[in-house]
Amino acid sequence: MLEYTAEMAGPFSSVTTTTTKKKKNKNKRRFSDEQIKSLESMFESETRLEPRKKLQVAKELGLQPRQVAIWFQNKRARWKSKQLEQDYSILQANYDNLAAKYESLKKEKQALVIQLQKLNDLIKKPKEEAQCCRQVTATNRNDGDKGETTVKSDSEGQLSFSMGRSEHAPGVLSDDDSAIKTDYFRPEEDPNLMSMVDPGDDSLTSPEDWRSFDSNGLFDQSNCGYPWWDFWS
DNA sequence: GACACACTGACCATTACTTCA
DNA sequence: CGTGAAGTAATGGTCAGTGTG
Repeated sequence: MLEYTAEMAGPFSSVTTTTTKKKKNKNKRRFSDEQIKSLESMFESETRLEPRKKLQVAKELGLQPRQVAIWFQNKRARWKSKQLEQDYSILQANYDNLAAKYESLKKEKQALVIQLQKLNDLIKKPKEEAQCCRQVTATNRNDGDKGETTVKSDSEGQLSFSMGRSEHAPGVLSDDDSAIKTDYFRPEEDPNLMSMVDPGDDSLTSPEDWRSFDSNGLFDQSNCGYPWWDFWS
């Protein structure tokens, strides 16, 4: 590296030569390590120099005050872009974190929907059995009406449900009864129930889950001034 | 006090040059 | 040795703040 001497840092007329309309600084030299070190340490304490201090620094380092001012200008610009890069990587990390969380919740939701569907299928079974075995169940019409839901296992190990309901006539499951039952457990036809598993709905997870998610204040609206979701719009 | 003008300093985008792989 | 990329000193344009007539 070329050493930058005090002579090199002389007046601008000696550093630049006006050949064309646009000035070309033919003898541009980098500042010495010593000068850079000194300027860096000053920049750490204050990113802006007062005019008086600038003159003093220029004198100490053998530079033109204009050169010191320009160095601070460029330094501020470099510092700003570096800061921007850092902010970007923080945002990127937070986004990746959020995306992973979203994927995991999506899977969890899918599993729950499948589970719900299976339960729904199980609920439908007793209805079919009730239709083909009406006569048999008629003999037991007074059994099991305790206002409770019971689960029974048949000889083949299949589960079957029955719901005792005190507000209805006791006894066998009528067509109406079973219709009511399946209505209770038919999420695809129940907007309220379906809203719980709607892909666009986050209500499946507790708000605490989201609150506990540490975004390092990324989406703190008091900082941004606009909702975080606008970030992607 | 209101206005126009000149001066100054800061910021920004860009250029010109140096250094290095 | 030539070359492209990265780093950086410097330039030029613009704008805001301030002083002055």
